[in-house]
Amino acid sequence: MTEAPRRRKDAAATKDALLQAASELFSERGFSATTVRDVATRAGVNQALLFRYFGSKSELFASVLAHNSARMVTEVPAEELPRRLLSDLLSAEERNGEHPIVAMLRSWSDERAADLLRDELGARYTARLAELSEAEDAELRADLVLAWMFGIGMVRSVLGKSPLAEADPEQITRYVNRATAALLAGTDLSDDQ
Amino acid sequence: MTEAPRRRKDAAATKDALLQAASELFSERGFSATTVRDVATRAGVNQALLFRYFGSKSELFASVLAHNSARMVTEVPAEELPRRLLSDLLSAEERNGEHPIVAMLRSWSDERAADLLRDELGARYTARLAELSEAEDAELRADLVLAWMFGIGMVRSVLGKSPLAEADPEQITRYVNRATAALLAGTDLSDDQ
DNA sequence: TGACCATGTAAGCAACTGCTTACATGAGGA
DNA sequence: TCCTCATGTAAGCAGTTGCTTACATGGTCA
Repeated sequence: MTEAPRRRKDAAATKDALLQAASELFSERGFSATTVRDVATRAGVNQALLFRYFGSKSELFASVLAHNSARMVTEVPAEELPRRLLSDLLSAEERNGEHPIVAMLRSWSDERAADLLRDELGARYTARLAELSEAEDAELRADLVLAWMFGIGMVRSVLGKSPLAEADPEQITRYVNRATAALLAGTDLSDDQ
Repeated sequence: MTEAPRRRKDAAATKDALLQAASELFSERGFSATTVRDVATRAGVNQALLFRYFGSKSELFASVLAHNSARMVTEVPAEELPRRLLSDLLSAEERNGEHPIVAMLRSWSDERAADLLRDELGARYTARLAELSEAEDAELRADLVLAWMFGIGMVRSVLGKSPLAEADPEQITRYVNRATAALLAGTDLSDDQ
């Protein structure tokens, strides 16, 4: 929001400012509701520079996604990931909703954004979550966990639906952790009901 | 897609055609990516009629939502609802993705659509699901179930992410039903870990 | 110092959007 | 039969969008 007074001509600082502004706005409004004019204005920069440095709105979105989620996935150990994902989602509103996951949640509807999301999720999150299970279908179980996280983020942070939106994060965490632990460690259910 | 040849002047038939076309398009593309021109064209009708009969794009969306999900929620008994929701979501692609739930999934990002969704979900789905639990926080648990359904639909049908997108519906259903049954029937976890 | 070129800017284009308006037409009652 | 008004249409308005272009500016290095 508050833009530091940058040096008058500094490409790197300008790029950073654009990236930061884009990260905030994509989280707040999603991909399609964020305009390049909004991003440039918040960055305190002429919008033509956005195209000079990033080429297009889609490429800007990809840059934001890569930049933000790379940081998270590499710095959090696999066994911490579900808990961390959830706690990030549950506390998103305290940070004005600015978070790569929330940016994702608000951006499915655009097809270009969805393509980027699919790759980003597969490469980073599912792969990491699947490490937690030794089952044959570990990746499917990981996807189910991921889907639940996203659904919760969606209903709580994007929709703001009660009572989930107002519920105690601790309580939600207890319910979800119990279920996901069972799912990831659970026995194979292929043949029983 | 295929528009029946309607009588030349028939307001009711025209309204129905618009509603049907809108239902399909909102499911395929979501609220904001669907244009009133698209809807009118698919219905084989002049777009000015859309405004005559529905007032605005948002009101058209609300009509579609109400029309479709009212049917589903009333015709399915509560104890069947989770299973039915899930099986509908999992088979969505076989019906060209046309389903009120899928329309919802693709439409969060727009704020006007999200407002309608929140009300629709609260009034119909959560209320119904909460009947299944006798716990004090039945509605929270219902929201968590709902969130999972939506997350799964999102990752599978909207994103199309592997392996969840290709997974056997039966298998998914087994995993999810086990977990949701435990969640809804489960003991109160307020004070333990 | 002076000139080059990375950096920044103003203006606008072309396409698209939701929605409105002014007008045509034809079914049904008198 | 003919007139009326519900029903349908063509055209366009005003605003927004992503992106481009032609030009200004000033930091840097010889």
